Amino acid sequence: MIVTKPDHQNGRRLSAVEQVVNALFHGLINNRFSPGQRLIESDLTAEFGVSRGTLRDAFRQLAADGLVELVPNRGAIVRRLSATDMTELFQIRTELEGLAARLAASRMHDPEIRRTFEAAIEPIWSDEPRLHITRYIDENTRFHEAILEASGNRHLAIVSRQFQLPVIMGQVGGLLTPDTIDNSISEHRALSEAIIAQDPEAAERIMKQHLARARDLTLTPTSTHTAI
Amino acid sequence: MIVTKPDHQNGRRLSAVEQVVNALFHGLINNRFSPGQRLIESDLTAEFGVSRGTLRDAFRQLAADGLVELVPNRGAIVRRLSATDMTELFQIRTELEGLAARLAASRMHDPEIRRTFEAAIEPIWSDEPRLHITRYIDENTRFHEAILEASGNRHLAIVSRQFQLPVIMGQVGGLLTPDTIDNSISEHRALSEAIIAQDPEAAERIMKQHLARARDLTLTPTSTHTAI
DNA sequence: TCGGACGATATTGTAGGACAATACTGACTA
DNA sequence: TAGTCAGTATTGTCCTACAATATCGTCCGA
Repeated sequence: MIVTKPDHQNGRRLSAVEQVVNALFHGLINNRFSPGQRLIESDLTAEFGVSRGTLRDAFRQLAADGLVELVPNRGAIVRRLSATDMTELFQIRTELEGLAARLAASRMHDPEIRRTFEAAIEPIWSDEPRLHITRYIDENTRFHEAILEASGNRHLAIVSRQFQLPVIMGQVGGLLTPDTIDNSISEHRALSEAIIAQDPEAAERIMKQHLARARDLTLTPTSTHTAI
Repeated sequence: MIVTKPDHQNGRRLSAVEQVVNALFHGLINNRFSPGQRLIESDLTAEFGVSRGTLRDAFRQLAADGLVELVPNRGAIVRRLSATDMTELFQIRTELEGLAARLAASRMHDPEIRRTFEAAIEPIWSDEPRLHITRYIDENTRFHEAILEASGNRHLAIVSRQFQLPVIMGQVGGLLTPDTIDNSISEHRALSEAIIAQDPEAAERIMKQHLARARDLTLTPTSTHTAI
């Protein structure tokens, strides 16, 4: 395939499928493709210089992460999330990440785990204003992933991706203002403190509140949110 | 492809991929393939009479349901679940189905929904002894699916599949005795009553207890359970 | 005997072409 | 205007071929 950047990670060269998944992923996050849009195989095989089989593999992977939808005889379609979908996804995510926060807190007695966790979430303590929204989205994603990691339940981390990614696609479209970011940061800090203080109940409660607020934000009709 | 049985469902003819998925699925459930076993593409394409591309599509679908694992350059491997895996999966499943039970109970005021639910779970009230284990596994699966359905959260029903199927594979290996089946049935009944009585908290609590017991059963070292 | 290097074989990864099945589009007709 | 129908676009499936990688047995030296 046509490799524009030296696409590799920790030694192993990425397979063609993985590279295509990455490229499409970024296209989806950056709104290059818009919700409901069909992803035409012949266009994309030409663009990436891969075979149809490879591309279709990539589609399946993106479908598993909830970013596209595979419709028989119509191919891959960029997922469009209705308000109902959003509500449902947040309901699930709240349970999963609530569990993660609880588990993480209950494992902080292990100094090794605590050190790893503290290192991973360190950026949240910075007082610098978050000027770049995409950068903050990144910080946010890493924070939530750190908790999932600290939960010690590997399957939990994997399945949660399915419920984070589609929402991220929506967030890029706006609705993150300096205000809401500040709010989010202080919630992250409170949550971290509860986890480090080994208080599972508080951690779970704060996480659930945090996600409830995020959900309300996402569903607010005033946002420029275009329902992806 | 070679069609042995008239493989079709509700009018629409099943695609080749779907038929292969079905065939492999039954092979996995019935222990024709054992945990850790590699599924060799050339063997299976010959057996099913489909192309490698079709077979690989089927592998991806099974991987999404958690029945096989895709390892780079080694292909599809029948998933082997360790005790740790089992614990992790049950932890997640407990949260998801706990949520489902709670939501289902809170929607029983709608007569349409309640009628559908009651019809779906009707078999649990039968006093006939459950002689065929596979039949009971089926009844059990339907019961849990009825609750997921009644929850009204479609995504919840979909994601929960990922955490039910691998465990079902394990259950077939034994560990379901008349005793445990009786116990399970009475728990199902209590759970149903809580849901129909529109008591979300009780429903959630009973569901979580029910799954905790199932987990203990699965993890008991005395079982002939071969850790898939 | 043991363990490592090496080559042969098996298997998967990817490309590309072909055709059938299905969906989509626009012109034509009643 | 609405419905029909043919032409086109697109996806579903199969096939073949070769490259990349893993696996396994054999040989050699310590």
